[in-house]
Amino acid sequence: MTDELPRPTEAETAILSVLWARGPSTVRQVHDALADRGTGYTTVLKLMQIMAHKGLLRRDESRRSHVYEPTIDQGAMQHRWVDDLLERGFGGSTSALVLRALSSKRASAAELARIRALLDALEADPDDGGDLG
Amino acid sequence: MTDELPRPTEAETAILSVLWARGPSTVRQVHDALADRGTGYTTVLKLMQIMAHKGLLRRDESRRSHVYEPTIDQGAMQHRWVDDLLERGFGGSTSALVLRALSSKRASAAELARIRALLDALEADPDDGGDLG
DNA sequence: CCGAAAGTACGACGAGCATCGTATGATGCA
DNA sequence: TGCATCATACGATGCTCGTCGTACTTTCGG
Repeated sequence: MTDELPRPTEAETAILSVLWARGPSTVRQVHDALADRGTGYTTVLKLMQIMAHKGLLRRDESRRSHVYEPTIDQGAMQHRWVDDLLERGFGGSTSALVLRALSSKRASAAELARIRALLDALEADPDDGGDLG
Repeated sequence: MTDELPRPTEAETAILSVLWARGPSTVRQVHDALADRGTGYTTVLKLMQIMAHKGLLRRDESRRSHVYEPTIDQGAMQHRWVDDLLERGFGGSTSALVLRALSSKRASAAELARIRALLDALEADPDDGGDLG
């Protein structure tokens, strides 16, 4: 069922990011967090209503100000995004994407270390999907 | 001005993929290559005209059947896509994206080796962007 | 030279996105 | 009680995307 979620649009992604960072929040809270974006309150409201309708958000109406939360966690969504980009732009080649990402922006030494560690884990135990937090 | 290229939409990306794979092509050739997609000929034509207008494609009108080619190579576009996804969905963290990509789909041993090699190159010479084919 | 075939140009359309204005309902305080 | 405040609901708008129909132009075989 989570599989049938539509891909969030750009504005929807911004809202999801706020909710992932803050946890369940009201429209007001999300709107405030998006202040730099300059979107009006009712715009955020409508977007979040639509997102709830699409199944991207779940809402708790027990309070006067409804509280929204994502129906999908950030990791799962990142998984979808990567699969999508892999499919659309890299012909399904994971290594091409990874190589491009590594050569795209300079990753910090700490980041490179983390990647190397995962590489080690993958080679040591090929069945391990490499669970992330 | 190549810097101001808009991001290609999904249908536009499909067309770009054909052109990257085939080299400069006519609308007819692209349409045929996209047969599985079922889009009409004039649809592909219009899309490619729009893409040329946007600056995504360049066209040679010296022949009756105009010949189109991308103004940006696949690697540069992949760079953009990765940067974009990095920004939108991963808070700019390259390692998060790479880790997600590696744990998303299982990469082959050969792919892992290529990634490790690039990692080595990056650590040996941090200023090297890691040029890809 | 003429008609069929194949090409380009272009307008229109339906759907979705992001946006907002406005109507309406609930809360709480002077 | 009544008014300001803050919430939701919802219609309308302007834009882009993907789609196609149709009109016009060029080419080529007979």
